[in-house]
Amino acid sequence: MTHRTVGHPAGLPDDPRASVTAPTPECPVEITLAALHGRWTTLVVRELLRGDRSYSELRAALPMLSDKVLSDRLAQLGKAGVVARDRRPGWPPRVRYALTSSGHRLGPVLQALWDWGAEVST
Amino acid sequence: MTHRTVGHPAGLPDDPRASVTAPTPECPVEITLAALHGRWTTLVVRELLRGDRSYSELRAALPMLSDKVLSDRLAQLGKAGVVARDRRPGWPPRVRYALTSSGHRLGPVLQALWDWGAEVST
DNA sequence: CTGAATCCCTGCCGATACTG
DNA sequence: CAGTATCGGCAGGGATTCAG
Repeated sequence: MTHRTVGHPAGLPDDPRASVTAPTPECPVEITLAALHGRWTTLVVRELLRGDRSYSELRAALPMLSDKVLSDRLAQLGKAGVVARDRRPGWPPRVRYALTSSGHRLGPVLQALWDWGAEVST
Repeated sequence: MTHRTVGHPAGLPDDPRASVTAPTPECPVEITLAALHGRWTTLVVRELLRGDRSYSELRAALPMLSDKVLSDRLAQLGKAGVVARDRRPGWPPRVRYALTSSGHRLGPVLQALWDWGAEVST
């Protein structure tokens, strides 16, 4: 565990953004939650944590996920800098989705989310 | 950091729930995201990480937060086992909200969310 | 002081159909 | 194969009002 500054009992950052009094897109916590926001998002990330995938492979891995939501999620994760698209030339179209370096750094974040949820559910 | 099993490159848990193919309330990640779900939720938790608060103190600390959403959030966090209500006898009614032990354990979770968002926003 | 009830509006997401 | 277009149902959340 990291060092804890007196006056920040829970290890909250000593950063002006830690004092905002309303939800704002500049808050780092909001940035992360926005990247992970929405149904299916964490499952898509989990799938990509296991390796790069094509669109069809993602659909096959998550059969109940509709085309619309999958492309929504991939666009959202792309804009958030989590996922990169690799379009290869030729026919039929072949596109690979892979996590960026930022995307890989979501691993510990998901781990933290998992750990808390696992402990409270026991 | 915890030990990483081969075949789980990102440190994903070796747990059957890590293989679900659809969003489910039993998934620990979903449990945590459900607890933190919704606008204002993390700000309420942050406020309580600094110490217990009354209803009015929370309203004063988060002036743009409406009564409806505040009581929604306190109920949500109560059901999630994050926040405990302490109602004291007498008049006028005095109620204190405080984090449970589970609630305090959200500190590292918010820290992880903060760290990722802070790094990608640089 | 501490909330709950209501109203309404917006945005999410699921299903279906269609395109390069 | 890899998506986009469109529509409809439903839940989230803001403002206001009322209650214990």
